[in-house]
Amino acid sequence: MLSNGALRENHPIGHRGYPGPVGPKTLTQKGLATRQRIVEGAAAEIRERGVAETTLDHVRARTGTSKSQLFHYFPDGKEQLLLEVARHEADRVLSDQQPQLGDLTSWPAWQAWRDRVVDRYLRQGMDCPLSGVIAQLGRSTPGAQAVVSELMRQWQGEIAAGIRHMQGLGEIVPALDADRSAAALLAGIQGGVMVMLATGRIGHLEAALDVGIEGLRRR
Amino acid sequence: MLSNGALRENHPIGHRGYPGPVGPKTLTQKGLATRQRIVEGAAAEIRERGVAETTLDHVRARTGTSKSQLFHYFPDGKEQLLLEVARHEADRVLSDQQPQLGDLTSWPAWQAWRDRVVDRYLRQGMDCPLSGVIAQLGRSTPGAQAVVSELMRQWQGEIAAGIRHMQGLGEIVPALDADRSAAALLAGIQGGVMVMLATGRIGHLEAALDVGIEGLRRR
DNA sequence: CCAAAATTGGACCCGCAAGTCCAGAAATCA
DNA sequence: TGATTTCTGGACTTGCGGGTCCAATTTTGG
Repeated sequence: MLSNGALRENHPIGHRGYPGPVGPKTLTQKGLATRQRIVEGAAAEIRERGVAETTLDHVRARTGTSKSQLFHYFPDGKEQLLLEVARHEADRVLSDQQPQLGDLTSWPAWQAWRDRVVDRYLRQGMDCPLSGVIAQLGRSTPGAQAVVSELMRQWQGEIAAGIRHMQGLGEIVPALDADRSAAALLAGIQGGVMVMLATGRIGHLEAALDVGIEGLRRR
Repeated sequence: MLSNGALRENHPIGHRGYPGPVGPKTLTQKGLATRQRIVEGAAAEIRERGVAETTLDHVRARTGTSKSQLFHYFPDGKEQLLLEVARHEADRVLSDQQPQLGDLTSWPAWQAWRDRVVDRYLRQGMDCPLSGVIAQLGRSTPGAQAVVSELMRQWQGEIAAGIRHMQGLGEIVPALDADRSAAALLAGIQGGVMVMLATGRIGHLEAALDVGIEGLRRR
């Protein structure tokens, strides 16, 4: 996903076309690696101890860097770093569901995806780095909002594509509104995860997925 | 809900049987009022400017109190106050849905409840004091977890009761698992709210409610 | 190999917000 | 009323964490 062969290209650093102020104009090989290390280290640190408890000093210690490097690569400071971490984690959310999410072409495939999602969040346990980070820098921040909106858009799009495919196979009635059903299912997943984070129980996530998929199946 | 007639009873202050360290053993009339004022002021302040940006000094200013009073009523400091605010907000979540939530006895009633929920969160806008507070003091905190668990339990219970009532009327097939369906619907609502908080769009909440209720209705 | 630019280290600053303290005012109760 | 407890005000301390600075060092490109 990363590893863009040619180095020292004069490209702004924010990947995937996100705009925004992002520091030095060019980066050497070493600089790029350091920057990457900082983002991943920060993400890991946040996953372990939570956003609120993670300080720049923790990140510095874990990544073996210094304050000046942090601000060299992220001139806007903590906020910018957190935003970068949010993007990093948002990428993970979707890629962790592949290839199942991109292949909703039969009922067993849907089940496999459902299991994958449940497993992912079971494994992740009681911490959601993304939601934590987003909450921290405020939902109203345009950057944070953009990251979440884009994630939701893609996620919902993949589910809707799966629904349409099943409609093509005649397994789901054509009258059903794929986008609306996908939105509802996605909401169920989000809520299931949220309840799990807050209470430690995964039952709601399973219920949301199972009931949601059953709802599609019925015709 | 409050206003417990007899004053100066030797009861611990935490209402509704929540345990935990809660400060002075007894409170006079005035003290009780001040304490109440602090919690409500803190809740309001948090609703307006967010948890992360709310300091004890803001609370102090808004409630016309002093630092010493804050620590007099909440010896464990900010954490204790936040927990109290969380309880306060959790109460509001359910009471704001009444009487509709407690009267899911016909399809129009379900629709009225659905509208009430959508309206409540539209009105509330892009801030969720409860989720903010919970995120702040960490989901793992036993106190926070207890508050959310209890809220979810009650909420789901009311929905499930509504489903059972409709089953009694023959409007929903008896085979349907009321608790599981209620869990799924609740998850959808939670996720819909979450998406709204993050993206500003209410479509997911509406979709979750509508699709969820339609799923009950079909038989 | 040299100049320029990128990278690194870490000491330092500063403001803020949580929490402490104690003395004085007000309420309670005998 | 007077003794006792609760309540209130606000000045003070303290630690922490984000952010700045600059000089040293490495890397890059010619």
